[in-house]
Amino acid sequence: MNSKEILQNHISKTVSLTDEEFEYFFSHFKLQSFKKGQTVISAGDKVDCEYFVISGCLKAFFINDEIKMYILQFAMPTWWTSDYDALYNQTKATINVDCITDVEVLCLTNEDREKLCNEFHQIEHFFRWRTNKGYIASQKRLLSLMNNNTKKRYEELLALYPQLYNLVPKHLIAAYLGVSRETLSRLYNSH
Amino acid sequence: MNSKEILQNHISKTVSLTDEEFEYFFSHFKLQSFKKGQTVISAGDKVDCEYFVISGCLKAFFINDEIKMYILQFAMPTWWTSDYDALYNQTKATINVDCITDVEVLCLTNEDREKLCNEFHQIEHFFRWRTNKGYIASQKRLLSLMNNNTKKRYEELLALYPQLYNLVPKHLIAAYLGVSRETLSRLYNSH
DNA sequence: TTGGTTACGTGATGTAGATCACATTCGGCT
DNA sequence: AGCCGAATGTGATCTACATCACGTAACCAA
Repeated sequence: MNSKEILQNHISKTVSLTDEEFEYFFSHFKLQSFKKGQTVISAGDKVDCEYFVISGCLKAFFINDEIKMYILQFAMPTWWTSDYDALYNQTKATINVDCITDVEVLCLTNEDREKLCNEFHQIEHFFRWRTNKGYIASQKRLLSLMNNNTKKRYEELLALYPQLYNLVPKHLIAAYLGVSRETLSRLYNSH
Repeated sequence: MNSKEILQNHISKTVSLTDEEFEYFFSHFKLQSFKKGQTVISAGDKVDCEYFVISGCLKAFFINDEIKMYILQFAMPTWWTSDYDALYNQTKATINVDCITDVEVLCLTNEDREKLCNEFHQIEHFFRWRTNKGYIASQKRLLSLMNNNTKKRYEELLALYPQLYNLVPKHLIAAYLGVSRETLSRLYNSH
């Protein structure tokens, strides 16, 4: 599947667009490739786009005091990622996004998204649902963080995304769970 | 201001509806009153509505093993609350919502929201933006939970919602911060 | 008024996980 | 191949916070 088909397939799960409508929608996206380790968004930058992942894996993360990293999201194919706070409120990025593997993404500017939402009710509907799902997932993670210990959160994460185990280094999984790499290492090596 | 004006004022910050449109929109809401301590949503129940707060304060919370309570949200006037996971996915509630004070809310059923979103592009736009803001706030809270210690989170919470300090008992603030009431007590009584 | 429930303070102790330190292994690069 | 930096494992120690236990004060409802 090429990037257009992947996006079309993704969108069609929520709304139905005619081929012409989708063609028009798709014309606003720009395909971009990044190498492993490359930076997509740096804290402090202006943020213009959101990114729909075609292939590879990215991380969206926050760095505290230049020392500790906390991962907000691993972005896998068909996921969307950006610094949404900065994007919607037109402020400087506070989080970073970079590539864990080689990556292909479709970029959509904030301006184009709003234009498309305005022009097509169905597209606005799609974006409402997408954000809804993100909101619900975020609430669940919040609860899990407060309610579960590290071990349970680790098992939860791997149950949800088994492919992560082989794809991303363990210190990044620790940074997602919000624990030190040492603690995570002890956790799955004990018993 | 009556409930209609409060809602109209709230909506108009994001979209502009004609008076007739708003009238039609408003006709789908039902005003409900609750007494302090009353339950609005119980875990296990079917969830039909979301709630727009007119007056008073509610809490949306999760109870683990019948023992520990974690508060996801304090809902103040002009805030929306529900178990959105259960509401959108038509599953049984996993969180509870009840009243910290006497409360007045406007209820909107899931069905009516979807109908309204479908009928009026502008209303869909409004709900997209509302969820957006919720998503961004939720991400920020996630980061704060991972990155900041209890004291900092406590100060952050009071800076954001000073009215909470006098409105809600401190053990509920502890349940929002994700710490024990003892720890919170020691925290603001030391030095 | 009184008795009971809820909120809150505070000491003593236990523990999950952070931090520091160092060893080992792996993976990419020349 | 051989080197270097990144990723990982593991012990020792430290610390924030939980938990348990108990006491006091505030707020009701009969």
